[in-house]
Amino acid sequence: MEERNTRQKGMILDAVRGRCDHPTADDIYLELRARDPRISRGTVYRNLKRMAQTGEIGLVQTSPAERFDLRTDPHSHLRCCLCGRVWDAPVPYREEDDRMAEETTGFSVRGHSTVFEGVCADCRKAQEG
Amino acid sequence: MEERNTRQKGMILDAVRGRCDHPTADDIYLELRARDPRISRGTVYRNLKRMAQTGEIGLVQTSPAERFDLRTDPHSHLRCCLCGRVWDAPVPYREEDDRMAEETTGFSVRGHSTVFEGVCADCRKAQEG
DNA sequence: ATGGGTGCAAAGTGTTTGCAAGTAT
DNA sequence: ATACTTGCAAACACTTTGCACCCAT
Repeated sequence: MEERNTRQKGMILDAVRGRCDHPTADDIYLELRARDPRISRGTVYRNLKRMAQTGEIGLVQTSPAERFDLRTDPHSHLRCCLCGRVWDAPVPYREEDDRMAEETTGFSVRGHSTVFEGVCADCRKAQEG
Repeated sequence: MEERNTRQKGMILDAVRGRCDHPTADDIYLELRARDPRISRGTVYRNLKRMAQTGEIGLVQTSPAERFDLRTDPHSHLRCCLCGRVWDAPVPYREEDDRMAEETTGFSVRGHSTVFEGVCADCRKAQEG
């Protein structure tokens, strides 16, 4: 009936809040397993999913694996096609677009996600010079 | 050395161009299999991926399965969280945001994808009334 | 003590791939 | 004839889930 505070939940939330590189669930799992070899992948996935649903942490829909975010306010992201890393994008999030999207569609819009795709500085350097 | 025109490629491209509901790879596979029981899933996935890479068709990054698009110009999408269906969004695509995203990041940005999330008219009706 | 949470392993999804046979050029 | 493409099935990557035991309340 009530949500319980387990050691694992605390570790998982701390891990997400401790990094600003938009880690995948497996990134978090591997980090925690190094400290506590008993923690299970299922627990990490389960809790990250719930925390994202309740809004305790942010979620970035990326491929091939989704990523988690210490930030919980809506904002855009930048993803490198080559290395797959994700950063925050210095582009404003426009709430008015959500209203525009509702206008002629009959949708009830709860928000949008914008991901810029390109090649990051490191990968450009590595590519040629 | 050269790309060959096979019967399968033609069927796949026609199938994508014949529907405006942003089908998944499996949607296309099932449609084609009904007409030609020998076509293989691998062939459909392989060709859709290549056609999206070359720009012959569009790609919509959605979860859990990516979707394909007869339109090849950049534009936003609207996705229903409940039924998963995808539509075009009546919201302009802003190319100037791509330049803004490059400004302080060192990225070479090739474009962005925006997906609005919400509940479609049908699902809202089904939900309560 | 109760019932939500965990660990484990198996199952699920969506997608990719190795390879022998087929076919467009 | 050549080598790109297909069909098939196995492999993959990411994620979810069933279940017995555990532990926060």
